[in-house]
Amino acid sequence: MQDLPQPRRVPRQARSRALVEAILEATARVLAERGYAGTNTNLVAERAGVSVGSVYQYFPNKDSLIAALHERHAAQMHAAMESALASAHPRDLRGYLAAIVHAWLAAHLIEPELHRVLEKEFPFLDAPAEQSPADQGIFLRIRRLLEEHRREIVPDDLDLATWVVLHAMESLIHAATVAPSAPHPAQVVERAIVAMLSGYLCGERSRA
Amino acid sequence: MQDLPQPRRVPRQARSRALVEAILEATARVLAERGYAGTNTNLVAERAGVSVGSVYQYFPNKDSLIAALHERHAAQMHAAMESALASAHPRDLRGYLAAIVHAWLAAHLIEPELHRVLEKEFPFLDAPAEQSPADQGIFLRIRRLLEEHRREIVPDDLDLATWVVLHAMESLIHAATVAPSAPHPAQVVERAIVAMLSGYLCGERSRA
Amino acid sequence: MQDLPQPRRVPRQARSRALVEAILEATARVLAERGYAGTNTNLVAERAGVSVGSVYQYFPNKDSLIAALHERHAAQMHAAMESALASAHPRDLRGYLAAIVHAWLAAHLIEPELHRVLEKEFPFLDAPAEQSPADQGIFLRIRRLLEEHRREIVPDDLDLATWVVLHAMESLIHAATVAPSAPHPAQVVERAIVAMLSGYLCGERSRA
Amino acid sequence: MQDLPQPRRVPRQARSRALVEAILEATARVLAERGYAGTNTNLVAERAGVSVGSVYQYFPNKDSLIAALHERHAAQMHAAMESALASAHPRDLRGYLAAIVHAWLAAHLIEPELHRVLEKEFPFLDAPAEQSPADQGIFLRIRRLLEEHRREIVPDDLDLATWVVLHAMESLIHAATVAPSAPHPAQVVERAIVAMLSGYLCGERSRA
DNA sequence: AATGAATGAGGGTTCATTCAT
DNA sequence: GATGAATGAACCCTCATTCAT
Repeated sequence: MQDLPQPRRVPRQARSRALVEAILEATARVLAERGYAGTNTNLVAERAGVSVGSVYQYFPNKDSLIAALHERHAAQMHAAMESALASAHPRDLRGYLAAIVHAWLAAHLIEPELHRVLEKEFPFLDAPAEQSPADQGIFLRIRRLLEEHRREIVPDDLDLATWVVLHAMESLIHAATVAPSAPHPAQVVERAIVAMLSGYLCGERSRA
Repeated sequence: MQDLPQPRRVPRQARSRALVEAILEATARVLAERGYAGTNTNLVAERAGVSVGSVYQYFPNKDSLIAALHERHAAQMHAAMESALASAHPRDLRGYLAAIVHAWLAAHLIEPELHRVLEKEFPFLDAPAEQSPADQGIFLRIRRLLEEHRREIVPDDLDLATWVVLHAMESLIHAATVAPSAPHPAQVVERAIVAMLSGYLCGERSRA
Repeated sequence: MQDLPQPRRVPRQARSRALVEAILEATARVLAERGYAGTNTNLVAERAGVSVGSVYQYFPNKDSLIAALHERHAAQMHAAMESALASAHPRDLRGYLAAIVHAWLAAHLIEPELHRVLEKEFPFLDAPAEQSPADQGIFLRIRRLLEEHRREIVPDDLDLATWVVLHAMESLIHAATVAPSAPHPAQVVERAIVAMLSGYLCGERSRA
Repeated sequence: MQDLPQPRRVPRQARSRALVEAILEATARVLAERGYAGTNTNLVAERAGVSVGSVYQYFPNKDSLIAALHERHAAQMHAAMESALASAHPRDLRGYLAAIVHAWLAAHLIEPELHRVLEKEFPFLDAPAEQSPADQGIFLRIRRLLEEHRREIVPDDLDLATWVVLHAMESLIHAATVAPSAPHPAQVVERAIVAMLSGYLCGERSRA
């Protein structure tokens, strides 16, 4: 349970990578369908079309599957953010925030069940989310964004501001995305989140 | 796992209520110490100084224990909010929000482990948080607060605004409260949250 | 694996004791039939007419079953020795040794397979055989016997002599008893063992 | 498990022999360190710097590894005995016995853990110890020794006497050698064993 | 109502063995 | 021959739940 997010052996061959991918995919499906408690390694293996032994060849235990999934998700969000920031050319910080929120919301709308479960079931693992490389990358990228727009920003403590922005964004996106408690259309939520963030950062009038 | 969060029988006698209280208290302790996966009914019963049979007298299954705990927590937060709102007499909405955030942060600082677990481990149960009476009460109370200050508020859709405010508040309070990822002192976080919320609602300048 | 020979709970009720007895009996049978590797807790439970859970109610793990069996065996041997010494009234030490050897050989002839397995499979457990109360009792009883006959005995170091006598006796009895390698009838072996022991203890020329 | 202690193919090439040797050496180390239950073919292969497949090239299954180790040990003991008998030129049988006991004790003191495990974990395999060529060789050599000294010996049945001598010797040497239950220094034990054996074989009064 | 011994399905994990490369 | 990834049967143990007392 300690520090198991590392695969037992780094897969180098294409085959290994495909295997790992299949296993993670299966884990995601099972997790989304049945939740943490309902997920078991034998089922994952079966769904992945692989033997249990193979699962344990690459993942030291059940929890590491979820940790890997979480990391993969974070990496995807990181990539989505980078790509959104690269392709958008807005005038101000608000535009950048809007691009990120839009990209992330879109990403979460694809497999909401999985994201819900990922978000919620992950905390079993002792690895704090912030520890993960991709999570750190996301944090640092947003912090850089704020730095680059420091003149537009009211709060002094950029670490605090990044932390606040990140948590607010994530929690609202998740809440907006998770099935039963998502009473508002994505577009509306998107605008509200951006309004909130820029209201906090820039202290200007927003309009949701 | 489906829809059994209701106690089998509503305890009327004082003894029963004490029993239920002891069981919930034990559940909270065990949950805080060992997480969902490490929590089991036999241990809860033992810690409560009660037999397993008695646990099943009042709770149909393991998950209902956590559901009840969650409900209790929500009720406590509801009460804390009401009391904060009643004793505070601020000039504007921002002051009310500050009172709520302060009260909730204080409440969460008492038993952060339990709250973390409650927050994170709860989603197993399919009952969406909004379903719970106390959660609904909280939602409605905040909505009423916004209504009472409609003139100060920029967003039109009060349902949406309530939803946004509630989720942002909760997620930041939890993040600020959970041990490893809580890098900022409560006081600072408190101010930041209030700045964010009033920035969103009132669109005026805030200072974190 | 540390110090698990203690039952989880001391059985007080008659029913518990019967259960424990049934489990040990089943363990003995399975162990004798299939050896350590072939013995598994589910099979033991089934043979005992009990659920696996019940096995684990009284024994913390598989190895503790074997440890308990070993202890039981040692206790039986202790009792057999005491009874043999009590009912025999020989003139000399040799006669006492003969009584012990006779009693033990007889006991081992009843369930040779079990004894073989007990003898051989036990060392997995880290508890050295000498640690066990019954084993200690046996050692001390023989040592007392030697003390009482010190005048007949050549070796000076009674601890050493006891140790030698005990190991020689046990190993020859086991060898004589285990099926395939037991080429000599018990009676003959019995006489040989006694000859050997008294040759060692009483033989004029030996110098230990 | 039945009768597969024979290597699949007798290694003729030097390379093969080195491989087999490396595998056996690794088996010995692993067995000594972790006991039978903790020994597994994959680990043995790794320790031997060889692939599992290669292990199975020369050994049909796990147990055959231990059987081979046992045989190797027996062969070493046989050789040690021959060499001890060859280099010693005592006056009487007692001297020869002393030479053997001394040589064996010395050999066992080198790697006591391995010998303990070899002795104790071997019985899984159904091959009775007597079946093994080296064991037979040892038996026959001792028998011949007794024959050569028949005039000094009291017992009539030389087969029985050999059997008794061998078992008594072995068990005491092992007991003296195994760590926790070895309370007496080797030298003292050596003398005691010799005293016992010559007391049995040569003692006037004994009658087997 | 309370007890807690008993149940037994289920799950995580290991490891002897195989076989395609 | 050698490799080692893949297999999957098997096993130890847990724990939610029941029910006789």
